[in-house]
Amino acid sequence: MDSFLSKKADLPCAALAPLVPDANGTAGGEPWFDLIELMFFAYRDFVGDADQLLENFGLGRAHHRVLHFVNRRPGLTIAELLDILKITKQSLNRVLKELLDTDYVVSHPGANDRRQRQLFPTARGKALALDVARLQSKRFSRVFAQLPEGARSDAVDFLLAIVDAGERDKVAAMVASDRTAAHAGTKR
Amino acid sequence: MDSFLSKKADLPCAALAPLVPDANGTAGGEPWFDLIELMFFAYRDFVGDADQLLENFGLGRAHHRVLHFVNRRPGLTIAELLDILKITKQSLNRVLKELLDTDYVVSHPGANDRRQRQLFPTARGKALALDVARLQSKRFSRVFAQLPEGARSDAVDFLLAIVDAGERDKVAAMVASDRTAAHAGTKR
DNA sequence: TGAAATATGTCAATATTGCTGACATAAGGG
DNA sequence: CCCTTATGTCAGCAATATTGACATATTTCA
Repeated sequence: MDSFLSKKADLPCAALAPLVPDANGTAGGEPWFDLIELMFFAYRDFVGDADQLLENFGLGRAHHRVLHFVNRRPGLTIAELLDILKITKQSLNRVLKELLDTDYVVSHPGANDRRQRQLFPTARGKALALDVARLQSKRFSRVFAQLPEGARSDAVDFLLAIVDAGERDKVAAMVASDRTAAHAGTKR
Repeated sequence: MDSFLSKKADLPCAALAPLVPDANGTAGGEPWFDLIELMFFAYRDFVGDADQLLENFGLGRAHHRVLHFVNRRPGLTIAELLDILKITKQSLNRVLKELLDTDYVVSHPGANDRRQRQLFPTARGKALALDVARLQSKRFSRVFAQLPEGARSDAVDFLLAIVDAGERDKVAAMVASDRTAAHAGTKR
């Protein structure tokens, strides 16, 4: 990491400016177009899996995100979900209502605080969430089958490092804890 | 890579089933929730940079994508852009028209085939595209400053491997070729 | 206990980005 | 000259997001 940064300090003149962006990102270095574009292409095809499967059920990407996190963290409250998705409660409410109406998710008054709603996947919801997750995992299986040994762990480190510093701990905790298997929160 | 796959072949009984999804993704293994969720969180924060900067200019994410690729590949035709973005020409046309009207992009009849339109960034367009790219590169600078030596190259490999197999060669070629500096296609 | 704060639900209006279908124009090619 | 291709455009619609305002139930605190 030292040599990574020292590349630029050693350079004698501006004409031989570093080929990487400065630490502050604003100066002479060429931006990293390759990574910027690969984020676009990789995400496009990654979410394409889910989109394609979900359209058979009349559900969109927004429904899937809600269902996914409810399935992963059974008992999640509305406020927690809003904090994860970073959308407004009005936006959430529209898709959540549809998931409740179509019996993919159920809500119960909070155990401690009855103002809260705790969300749980139904058996149907769990099945669908798992189907999509498996389809997406299939893509990752293909990915790591063609990459060297430590690639999976490196990928986790890379993606986590991209996340905003203020969110990183929260995200790391969520991603690490495997609540799905633990409390099988299927209700109704 | 051999040992990566052989982990599962060696297992004696179903109770000790592999902790990774099967190659076909449909069987007993737990899906890779961590990677699935990290893709969401990383992309959310990554594009957040661009969104925030662009809203000062009254431009949205769709405008940015068009401007970005026009800046990266000056002389791009409409058909090529549609193939990259995977949207309909009607969707493209709305945002492209706005970029033309507001002088971020210009179009000229194709050099060889005058039915085509070749798109070029204006000086203004180049400046904005570069501003956004530098902001996004700044995030990657922070990322690789906290990761070990080969992380940048590994990340490129990882993201490229996620892309649909049928698209991968095309994407790899685009990402590799650095046309931006080469033909400085600023017009008007 | 009663007032304030909190968690959620809901209504209305609007913006952005995508879609389908239909049709028009201009230019290349046999 | 006809057929195809590349693009432009109009109309309508759908999904997902936003802001602002207001209602309701419940908890907390003075």
